Amino acid sequence: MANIRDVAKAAGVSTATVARVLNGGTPVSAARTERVLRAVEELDYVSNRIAASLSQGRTKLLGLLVSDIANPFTAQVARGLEDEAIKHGYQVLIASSDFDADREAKVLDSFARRTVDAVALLSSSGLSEGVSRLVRNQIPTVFVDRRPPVAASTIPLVRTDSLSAAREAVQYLIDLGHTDLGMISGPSEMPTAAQRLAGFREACRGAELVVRPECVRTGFLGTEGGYQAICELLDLEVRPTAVFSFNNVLAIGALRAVRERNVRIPHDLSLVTFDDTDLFPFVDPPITAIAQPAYEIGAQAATLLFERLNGRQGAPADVVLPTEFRIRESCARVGD
Amino acid sequence: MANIRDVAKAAGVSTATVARVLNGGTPVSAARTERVLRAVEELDYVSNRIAASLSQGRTKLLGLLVSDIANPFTAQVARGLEDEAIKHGYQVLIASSDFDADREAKVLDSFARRTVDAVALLSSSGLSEGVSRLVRNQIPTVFVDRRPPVAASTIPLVRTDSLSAAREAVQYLIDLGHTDLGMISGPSEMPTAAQRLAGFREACRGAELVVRPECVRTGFLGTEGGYQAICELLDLEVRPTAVFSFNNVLAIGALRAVRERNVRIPHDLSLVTFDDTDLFPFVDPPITAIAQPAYEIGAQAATLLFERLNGRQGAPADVVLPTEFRIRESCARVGD
DNA sequence: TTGTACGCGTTATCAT
DNA sequence: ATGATAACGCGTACAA
Repeated sequence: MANIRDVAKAAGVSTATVARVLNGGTPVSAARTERVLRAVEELDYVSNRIAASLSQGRTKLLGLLVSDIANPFTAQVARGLEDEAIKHGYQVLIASSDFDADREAKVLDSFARRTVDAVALLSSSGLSEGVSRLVRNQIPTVFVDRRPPVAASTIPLVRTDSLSAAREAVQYLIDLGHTDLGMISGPSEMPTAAQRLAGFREACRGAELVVRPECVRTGFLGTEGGYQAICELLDLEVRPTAVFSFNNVLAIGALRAVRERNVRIPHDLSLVTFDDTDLFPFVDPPITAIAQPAYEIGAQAATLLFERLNGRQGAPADVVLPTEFRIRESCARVGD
Repeated sequence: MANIRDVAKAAGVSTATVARVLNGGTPVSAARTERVLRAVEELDYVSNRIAASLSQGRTKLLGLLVSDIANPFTAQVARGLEDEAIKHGYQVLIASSDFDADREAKVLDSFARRTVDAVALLSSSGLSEGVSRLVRNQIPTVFVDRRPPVAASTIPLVRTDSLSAAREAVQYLIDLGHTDLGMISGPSEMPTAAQRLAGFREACRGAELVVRPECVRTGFLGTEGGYQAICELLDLEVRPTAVFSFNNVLAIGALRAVRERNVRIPHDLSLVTFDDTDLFPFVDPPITAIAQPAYEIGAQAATLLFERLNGRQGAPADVVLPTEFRIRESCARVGD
């Protein structure tokens, strides 16, 4: 592998001149430019980005930590982030933790070691130690979707309004005449889980409905969690007539159980879920869902990071994007 | 940001000793170890991975180029690759090209600049220039799912047998009595598209069925492509009675058109597609699909790369993984 | 066991 | 416009 000195030697110029030709900016005489380019061609030279990074103190990489890249919401966020990054000449280093705290810690550790210029965090657990190191190391950071429980609030957050979106969805169920509601919630440490549950409760309280404690089940993340949670609901002596699911993954697990037990949606059970999917319109029946602008969320997160990278301090205010409630056919009016 | 020299000074030792304490391997006296660790703690020191990479000549990063991370197949491949990478102490740098040749070229360029130690390629277009540079730069590389048209065959490929899987699926349609078949194919430059089309034709030829030229439509990638392709099929004077789709994304587009036009599956039209999805079992009707072991494919790709990185040369033989044909309810026997 | 000093490949500064 | 050279921060021979 040829390096810049080999090129300089072959072209009979200094390394500085080679760099100038390659990186533009400062002018170089046509003759030398010519010779340098020829040497580059002959030696098949490409500059070493690691060396450049060390020299410049930046890697032109954005770090994105996610818990599960296979989640459609996450994937869209990643795309939004990446598209925005590209515009700024950056690439995205995606790492998924698979909900494993150890893995998360390791990733954050590596991020803190200057392997990326800025970081977007879309992950589940505590993170506190790793995040505070990012802060101490002055690495611009942004939370996506949710702020981990104990995390510094000096870090901005790009999200939707989980609470009111949940409330709206549950209100819809109430308007349909449902009085006995259930929820498949997420881990209580997850802020979005807490918020969606709060929205659920608020709507019920507003309608003076009592939520039976046994009707709120916490599912582990992953389709398995949804499966199990709804099974518990279906096993109740008195089943709720409508269920609100924390997210699309849990909803998919719920669908599996519902299918297995021949429960008919929406006749026997109404279902609403957070997070829409390409295929929800085609499910039997089409699933009513709260859609988040995932791509936009990712793009906004990137925008925030680049503002920080470009020195514009700006108040680290949270960005809240609107959700869209997509009514389809998974909910029935009571009595129908 | 403290560096190794600051730590050395604070601990009253040499930088070499600090490195030895931190990286293990060579023994250091207990007393000095103690002092170093204390200094690290106090200064909040973390080593700079960029500098380490430059010094060691490796980044501990695996590069993965994909055309669309939001494709479920792709996401699973990424997970398999990443899980395997983690085991070897590596992280994965995922870049998506969004089917844009320019973006692909740029990513490969950056990979060739030693930003990663090895590369897995799961992307669409030519790639030829960028790939040959990887080869010239001796960066271990592996193709996933498909080998680009003009690419060097010294690079191993991890894939499934598209041709026979397609043949099997189409044979299933034929066994159901269908004699007029259509296909929503992918871009002809895509090897997998060519292979799946070939499998389609082989099965038809074997049953002495003629495939009407107008029954093979090439869809642009993305749901839009599937939508348009099937519309063309549905607009035919004589519609085929069964359709084979190149992949799940195109199939989703097809579902949209089918729904809009009130075409009933499987009564009016039978549908089979390559690539399964979490939700296909719950679609109305459940979609019959060819499942690829995406996670395994990713893991195998990583394994191949690590073998190369660890010097084991090994014949660069292709790895072919088995598919699974999942029969559900989107295909009807002719006459039913 | 420990320290010194050099190399990694680039960029940037400072003369010229 | 051009060249010499000092960083950048770490790992690691080599010497002690």
